[in-house]
Amino acid sequence: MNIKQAAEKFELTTDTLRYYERIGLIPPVTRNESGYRDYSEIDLNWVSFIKCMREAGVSVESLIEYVSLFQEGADSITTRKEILIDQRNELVEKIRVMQETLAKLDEKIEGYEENMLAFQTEKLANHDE
Amino acid sequence: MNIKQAAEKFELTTDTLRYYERIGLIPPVTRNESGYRDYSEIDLNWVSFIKCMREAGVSVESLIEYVSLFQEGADSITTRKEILIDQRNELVEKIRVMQETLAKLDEKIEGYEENMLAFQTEKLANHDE
DNA sequence: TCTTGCCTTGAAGTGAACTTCAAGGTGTAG
DNA sequence: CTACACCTTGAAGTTCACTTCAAGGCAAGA
Repeated sequence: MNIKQAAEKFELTTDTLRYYERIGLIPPVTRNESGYRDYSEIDLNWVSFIKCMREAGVSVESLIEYVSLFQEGADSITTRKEILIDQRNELVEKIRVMQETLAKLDEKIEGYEENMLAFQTEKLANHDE
Repeated sequence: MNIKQAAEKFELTTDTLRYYERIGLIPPVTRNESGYRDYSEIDLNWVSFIKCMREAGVSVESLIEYVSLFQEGADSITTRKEILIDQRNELVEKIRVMQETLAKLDEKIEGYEENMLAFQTEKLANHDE
């Protein structure tokens, strides 16, 4: 699969795919005789994994570390697992914060509904807790 | 409350507070005789709200729009409510994506545990789905 | 009065994560 | 054989959200 198809598959641009590879966010991609990228199943799985982690807000930096450890071989298994666990914990925390914000936002929207029904004025709206 | 105390209260820097005000992310803050900022209860509630929304990843841009509509007065109530609802929906979607990623991450960590028990090699790890 | 530690502004600088540009190579259809 | 749509690289540019800098004003203690 060429870079254009890979980009379409993951809704990324070809530039982003090349960028990811250049900075080591994904391991070097398989090439054909002309030096063109030809994404293998494994290459595509890397893209899939990285895209997923990026969408969840995992930093490029820690993903680069993970990928580079992966390329170092089996000795790095423990370290790699630790990185994943750290990222997992950060993710859990982020989800918690967002759920709290969601609750506050819902309250604020509630407040607007009440205000609109009661024809109340601006100042009373709901910005004082 | 001066800017330093306000910054401490919300674990922001004084520079960030000034920046937020300058770009219209919070309405103009109350000043004392010397022109120094003196955060009122209402000013602090704005900071609290904005900090919360920013932590949840709501863009500076849409918050500026919200704040500027607020300053326009009661006519903008409907529009402001719509902005909050849009942001709420985006937040729900972000939480969904993150929960999916969390599940994948947990699977991958599982995979590492199995691998480590079985003394399996790198290649078999778990990067192929 | 001088030092110290606040505060002010406008402007320039930073870091992260892409994105775009320039210059050129490859491959197939007409 | 040439047009066209791909592909390549390295380098420079962009956007977002701050952060730092420069130059100076205000206030209280030694």
